[in-house]
Amino acid sequence: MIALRIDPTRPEPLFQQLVDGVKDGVARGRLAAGDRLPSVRDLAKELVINPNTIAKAYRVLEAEGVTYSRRGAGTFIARRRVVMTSEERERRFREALEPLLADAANQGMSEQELRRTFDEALQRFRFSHEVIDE
Amino acid sequence: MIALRIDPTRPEPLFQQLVDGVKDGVARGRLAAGDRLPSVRDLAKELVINPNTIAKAYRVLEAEGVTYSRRGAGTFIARRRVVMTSEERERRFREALEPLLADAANQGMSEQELRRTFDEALQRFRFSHEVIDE
Amino acid sequence: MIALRIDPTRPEPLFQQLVDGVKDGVARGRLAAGDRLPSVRDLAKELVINPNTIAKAYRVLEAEGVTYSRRGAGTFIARRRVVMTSEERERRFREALEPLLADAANQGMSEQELRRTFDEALQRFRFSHEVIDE
Amino acid sequence: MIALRIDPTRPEPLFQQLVDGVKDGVARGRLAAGDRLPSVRDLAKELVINPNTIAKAYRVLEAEGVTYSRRGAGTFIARRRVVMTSEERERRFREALEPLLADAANQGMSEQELRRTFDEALQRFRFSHEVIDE
DNA sequence: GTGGTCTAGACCACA
DNA sequence: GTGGTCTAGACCACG
Repeated sequence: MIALRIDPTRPEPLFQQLVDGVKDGVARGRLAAGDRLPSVRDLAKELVINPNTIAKAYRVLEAEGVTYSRRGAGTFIARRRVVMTSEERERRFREALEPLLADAANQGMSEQELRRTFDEALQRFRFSHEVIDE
Repeated sequence: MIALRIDPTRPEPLFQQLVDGVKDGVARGRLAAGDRLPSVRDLAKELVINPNTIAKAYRVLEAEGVTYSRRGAGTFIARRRVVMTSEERERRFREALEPLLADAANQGMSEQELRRTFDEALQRFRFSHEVIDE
Repeated sequence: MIALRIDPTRPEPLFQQLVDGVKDGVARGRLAAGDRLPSVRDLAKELVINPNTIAKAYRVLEAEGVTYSRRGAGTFIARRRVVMTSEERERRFREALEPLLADAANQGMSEQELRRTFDEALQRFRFSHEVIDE
Repeated sequence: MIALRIDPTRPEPLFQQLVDGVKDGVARGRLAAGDRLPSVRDLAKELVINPNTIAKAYRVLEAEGVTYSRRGAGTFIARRRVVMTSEERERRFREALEPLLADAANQGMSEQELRRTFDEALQRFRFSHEVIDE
């Protein structure tokens, strides 16, 4: 079971932090296809937040295809499905990345500093090595 | 003069789009220290939005040190000043980057694909090469 | 709960008086990390000013890292975080201090008088004694 | 003759920077009673700013008793006149100082750091050593 | 009910 | 004419 954490002092909405946490768990290999997420009620009790917030996070995850739910059984991690073309996902990544780079540049970060930070972050995720066809 | 654009159909608030646009212009070298931004009223007229929205964007930019503004004179691009510690700015960059990487990994992007996209994006910005002296 | 007061006859903008009041409360220890500020609407009603003015003060406080706010929850005092270099914060303090000293000197204050007043004021605030770890 | 400098990138209004500059000159001993300030026109030309801005600064200085002007002759530094009681000037200094200390404390400055910066700044001004009676 | 965004419009300070 | 402050009020996102 994955330890989902939330930090109420961060600007991101709580439900978003949960969504990101699950995606992060999948991307780092801590969560695999078929793994069951805690029930809405249990997680709400554990994190001491409103169950509606958990429910919303699970709804978003399911809408994005990260999880699927079976009535009465719970919410599970879905098998990774590649739905975007490589152009599309590169474009999305680049568009999300650019404001970050602009900020970094304006705060005086050097190219070297950025590359190093990027490389370090990269090492902690699990990327596909070949085309996924399933 | 830079062409600031907004897209009211995007989820980002209008003022945020303006903030990002200016930061991007600075980070890419299209805007340099001392350059004058359009007046609040002119830009409001041009973009057909409320002047307060422009004013808010300019206020945020000033608070972040990207611009400075003077009553009676206008709003100008500030000289780049380093105010954050390198640890702080690296932390911020890393924390903003991680969800992007998680998403990318979940979409099946390979490490190589990510590196290439990152490198390409990097080339379009201007980073500091040495200590910035004011 | 802290008693935030404003004086519309003073030259400082209302939102600035609120910002200063909260910072003062934190620096004196009357407000601690996690404490909740009054809601925008409640405080607006109490002080009989426009809610937007309160919202602006809260926004400034958040931008400076003094508070954090979450929709649906409220505005809270943040844990103190060091983001500026010591050079930067010393420079800011010195630049703000100098005009005060010039005025004091021109009013005929003695060095002794200034030192005593400074020392007395200093005692009422809470300063960091060691590295702040988050 | 004193070198009055202005920095348009600073948030303080230009006329205020001029006022502060003259007060600073007096407090540091670079300007003495009877010294003549540049004419409005000359200074405006030298600093490349609007003569009205200079005129306003001189008006404020005269209103505060720092300078006096003689028709056709120019503006001169006045002899220092103590008009406030020691309680009054201490109160003013303290009230102006407190927000600075609050900010410093919130940015994690230590008491030692503050004292040192204060002491350093103090050394550059000329304070009265005895009661001024003239 | 909480804060956030945006519009509309008045008035002030600065250059 | 420039930006800054404040009011008034609508609508949205979050919990």
